[in-house]
Amino acid sequence: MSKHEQASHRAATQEAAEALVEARRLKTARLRDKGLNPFANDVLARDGHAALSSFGEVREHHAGDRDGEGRYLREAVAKHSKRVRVAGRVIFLRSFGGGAFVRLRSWSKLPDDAQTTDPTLPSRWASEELQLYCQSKSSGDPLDGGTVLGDLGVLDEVDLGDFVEAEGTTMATQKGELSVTPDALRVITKAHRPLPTKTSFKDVESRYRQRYVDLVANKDVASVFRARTAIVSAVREYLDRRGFLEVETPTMSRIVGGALAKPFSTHHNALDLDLFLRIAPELYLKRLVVGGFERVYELARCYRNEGLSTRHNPEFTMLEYYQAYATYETLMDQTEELLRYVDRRLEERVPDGYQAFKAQRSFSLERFERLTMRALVERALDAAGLPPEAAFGVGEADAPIKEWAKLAKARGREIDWANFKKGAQKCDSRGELAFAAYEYLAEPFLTRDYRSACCTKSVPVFVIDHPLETSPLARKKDSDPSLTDRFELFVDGREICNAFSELNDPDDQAARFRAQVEKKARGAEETMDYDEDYVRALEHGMPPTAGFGMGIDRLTMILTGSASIRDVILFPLLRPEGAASPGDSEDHRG
RNA sequence: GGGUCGAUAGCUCAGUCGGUAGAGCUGCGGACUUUUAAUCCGUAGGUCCAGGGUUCGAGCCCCUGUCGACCCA
Repeated sequence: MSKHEQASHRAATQEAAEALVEARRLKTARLRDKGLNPFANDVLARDGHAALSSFGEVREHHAGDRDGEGRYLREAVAKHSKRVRVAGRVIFLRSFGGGAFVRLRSWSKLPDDAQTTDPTLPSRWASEELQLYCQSKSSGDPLDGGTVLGDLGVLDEVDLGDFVEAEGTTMATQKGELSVTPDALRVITKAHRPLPTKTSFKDVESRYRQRYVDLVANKDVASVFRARTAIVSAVREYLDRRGFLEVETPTMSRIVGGALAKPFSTHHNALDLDLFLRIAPELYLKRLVVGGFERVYELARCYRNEGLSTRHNPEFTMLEYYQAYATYETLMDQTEELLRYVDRRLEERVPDGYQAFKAQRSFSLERFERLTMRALVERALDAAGLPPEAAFGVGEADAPIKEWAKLAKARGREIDWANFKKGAQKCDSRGELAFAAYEYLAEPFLTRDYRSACCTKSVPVFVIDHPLETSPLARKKDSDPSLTDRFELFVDGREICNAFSELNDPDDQAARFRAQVEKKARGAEETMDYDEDYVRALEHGMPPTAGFGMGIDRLTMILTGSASIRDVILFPLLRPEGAASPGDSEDHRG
């Protein structure tokens, strides 16, 4: 479809939607004709009326008026009945005979000034719903600039999605639902576009493009993003309490470093300087350790110029922290503690969503495995019934891969021999080969092979002691200089952490950078640049330090049971709306 | 990059053997004085993703393309 054709198709679709919008605009005009402001902004400013009550407050007031099943007792509510003024978005509207039910949604509870000094509050976030029961026989004083609800006339101009303000008394319906029966009601913001219907809003692309609709229409979506906030906030708490200093380091840099990935480039005009967006904050944070910030962290937005997938978004958030006088083993203990802490806080702060998240999890955080990469490969060979040479000899021209595939029987078909062989042939060191063997023989089977005692859940696995060649910033192992003091943590088969004792020998670091540069010269795409200033920093002396990185997006995916990274990023990168692909312009047609 | 599935009303989806385009919800009009996906009556709403082909006839079959989702790399 050409841009032209797409545009005209969009126009036709919009025209159809426009009819619904037009009907709502007419209501806005009618409200104005009656002297009412459909976009009122004096909700809090008016004198002579009760302060706006949050739904949580209303509910709290009647906390004792419920029966054993949580229904509100009519008599009890009537006895404690309270005059309230509430506001919220109309998410449900039903009129019948001389009455109408209007369900409002609003923020559950906001702390008052006294509570804002209490560091433990607010302990949770949620929106709540509260029902209005409007009756034509009600009467009362009009809201300033509002309308007496005598004949329910104003409800004619109310649509799903509007924001309204109502004043009235609390009551319970026959079915035991706490409600407010208003004597006055007014529209404070008219919505010109309709919300999706109750059959919901499922089209994935539309959901990502119009997240503002998604969040209103799909309740569990909102709870995933509250979970994300709870997770980030718990990570901060954990580190802050241990004396870590949160910092911000540059996202634009002349040098690509700290990880192996393709960067975005940009340009600074005044200095006429080509810059890269950071792929990791690592090298700046370690400079700070040199400078004496012995416990330091950053929740760093990083940018990698690679493809989109359910596990990759070009911008994503990474936690990195560095701790002096610690080793990667200290960090393994801390990682277990951190994950359990975050999970506990998640349960406390998003209690409703948490039950659903937990039900979806196929892993448990009760026990963590720790295994060297070598042991994992040995065990994998053993489990598949393969000889040891299968791990290292796969790249040889005469490798008997067909025989091995036959030997591996049960899992043989799942081992990706073709790519394993291709990968092995690209390796130019034994260390890289060892990593390839791990990647193809062991990693795909982590969730299957390492399970909790009850066998229904997988356990997180720390993979430790990576080969030197695949870890250019990690410290060599004292007992075996071909390996490094490093671990990666896999939860539910997905890598979420990467950590190591840091290389602080400046000459060793310079040599590793040179090896990366040579590799790039040989045509490798994902390498690090030589960072002279970083080497100079190390020459000033960095204390023995352990460093830790964790993908916040992936952590959120794992803890909330989300299948795609786009479900945990509010506004994921998408192809521009209605854009043709690069190869498809009018120029190529006719 | 490879594979699988999909695109039909504002939303969610049916569409039989190739024979005049369907439902529910939403919208609009009406009935109903405590509803919980209310119910009932009426009414409006479509460039069936685009282009080409086969055919007397294509939403349906074939080809090409676009976009999306999922799986694999």
